[in-house]
Amino acid sequence: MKRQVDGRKARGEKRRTEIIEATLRVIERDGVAGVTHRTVAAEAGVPTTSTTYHFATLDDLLIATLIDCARDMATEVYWMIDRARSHGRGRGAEEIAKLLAEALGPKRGRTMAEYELYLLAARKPELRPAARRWLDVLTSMVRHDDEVAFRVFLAGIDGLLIQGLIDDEPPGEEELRPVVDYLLNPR
Amino acid sequence: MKRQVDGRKARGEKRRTEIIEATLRVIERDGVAGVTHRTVAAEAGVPTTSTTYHFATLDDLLIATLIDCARDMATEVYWMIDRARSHGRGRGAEEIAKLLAEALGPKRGRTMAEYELYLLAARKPELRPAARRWLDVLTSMVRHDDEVAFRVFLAGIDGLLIQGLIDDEPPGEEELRPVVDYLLNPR
DNA sequence: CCAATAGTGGGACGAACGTTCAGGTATCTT
DNA sequence: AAGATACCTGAACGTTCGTCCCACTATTGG
Repeated sequence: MKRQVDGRKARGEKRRTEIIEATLRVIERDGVAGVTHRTVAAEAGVPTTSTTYHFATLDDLLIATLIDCARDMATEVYWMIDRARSHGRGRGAEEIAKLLAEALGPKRGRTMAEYELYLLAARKPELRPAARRWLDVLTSMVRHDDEVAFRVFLAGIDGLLIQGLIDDEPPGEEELRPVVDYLLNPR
Repeated sequence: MKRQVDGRKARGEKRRTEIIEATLRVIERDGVAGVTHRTVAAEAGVPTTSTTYHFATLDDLLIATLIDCARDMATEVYWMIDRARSHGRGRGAEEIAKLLAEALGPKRGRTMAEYELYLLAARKPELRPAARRWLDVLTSMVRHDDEVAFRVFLAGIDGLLIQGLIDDEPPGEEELRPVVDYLLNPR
């Protein structure tokens, strides 16, 4: 990928990111199954061949989207944990419960998209490094004596999100809070 | 579905279950994305039109597969918990860690299939009752004073499985044991 | 025994798919 | 200015998809 000296994006870069963002929107709306060169191109408002030019195959497009998505996820979870730590014990659970309720409510499509990409990475080895990166970022920021507890915490968050996705009406903040509280400070 | 008085399966029942089992095998091998009338029919060794006869649409086929799969999952997790309880504290974690290692090792394809169907249920409301049923079975067998702890336990199991699916070499029993132990008996 | 019905199977249709190709346009290098 | 390179796009190829149609066979109910 060629870049200009002044740091501005190279010519094709802009449209490339447009296509990636359009892909994520398609996945949020119709799932990974709905991703085709044509649907993505239509969503991005570009001709069909433009997606095949920038991404030789559909897998390349999904890999790029996963990488883009994983970066956002990592920073989001990072700040979630940071906020939860800066607050007191009870307040921390409150913060996290609020974010989970958002992920299952207004941002439900996005949450589904993330887990679909995650599961796609389980099946396609070439996607795994990108999927694993955000987990690595998180585990790298934990003190070593907390390692087991932190792994349980992350696993619990994943489980709560996935289970919440199949509820007809997603669990609210108040319903999530005691569970998150237990997850942070088990008795 | 018509049945004979003596309880034996009706005529078309046998081929119907064959198709469902073939569908699950296809999902284990190629994912939900690989499920088409033709691939399922080929896997089952029946003509293509046979799948469209017994299942009007592909969604119907996936629903039937999910229901079939959910029943197996529920009984499996039920016995897992039962065994973990009958053993002592430490031995219980050992039992569960062993089952998780199996689910991520030899039965990895099956585990992926289950979570793909689970995520499909998140997107298609008509699949949700089937996906929720096995969760309901499990939550119904827990004492009420344990409710929060049990929800955290189930969420933790889900999270551990999903995170284990994107590892190049799945975590072994000994690696899982301390985490499961913490999940069962947090400190 | 004989209609009625459920199950079976081959073939084909239109639609959507991934991908290719040739030709066009903008930008960069020298 | 001019050649090289990157970028863009309309049209089309062959394939696979879901689904439909019709003829055929086995089973069932009366």
